[in-house]
Amino acid sequence: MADDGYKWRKYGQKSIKNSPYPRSYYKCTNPRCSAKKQVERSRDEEDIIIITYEGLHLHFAYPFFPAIPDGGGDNPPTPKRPRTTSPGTESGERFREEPRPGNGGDSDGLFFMNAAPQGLLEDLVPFVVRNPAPLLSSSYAGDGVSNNNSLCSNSSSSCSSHRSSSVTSSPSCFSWSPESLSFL
DNA sequence: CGATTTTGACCAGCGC
DNA sequence: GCGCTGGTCAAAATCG
Repeated sequence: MADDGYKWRKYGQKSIKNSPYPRSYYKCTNPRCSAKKQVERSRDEEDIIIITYEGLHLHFAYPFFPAIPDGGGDNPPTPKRPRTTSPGTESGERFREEPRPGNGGDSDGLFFMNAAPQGLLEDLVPFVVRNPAPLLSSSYAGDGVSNNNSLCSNSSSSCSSHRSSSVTSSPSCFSWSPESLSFL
């Protein structure tokens, strides 16, 4: 499973109706952070893992790059980035992860490792959206934001994932494939 | 020994 | 009101 730069603690697992695979529930280990995520395996294609994020991280991602010579040196000391926009602090985005069959492994986290210096999850995801890789698509979902905010609106079209149809039931999805992250 | 995972129980929302 | 389903809690087990 993908490491997105944050530490998660599993707090539950439930078998879901119409799905042969259980859904796992994770909370961010940071006590001041209410971010959650749900991880389930796609019913149609077991290679696809559906990760649903809920809430926003109130802290930076865990530093995969301990020392980033950005010159400014402004990364660690600023604990929280002021969120001037996005009135809904509660948002969720949904993305599907397609582990490379037979490979998976180490490269899963590389993408988020690279994005980790950006810190907050809401900063991280738009980064993905603004730089859509061919097999990359994403969108926000959830209660906090309007459905029209779906960055991957019409998963049938803009979502280039070849399995996009499998999750069209959800108005939003955020899928990425480690293969598409080969630019790292 | 602390952190994390596992797992059954509990609770709330929803449809009938 | 009842049952089903999904989400969360919390104690026990496991791991490093």
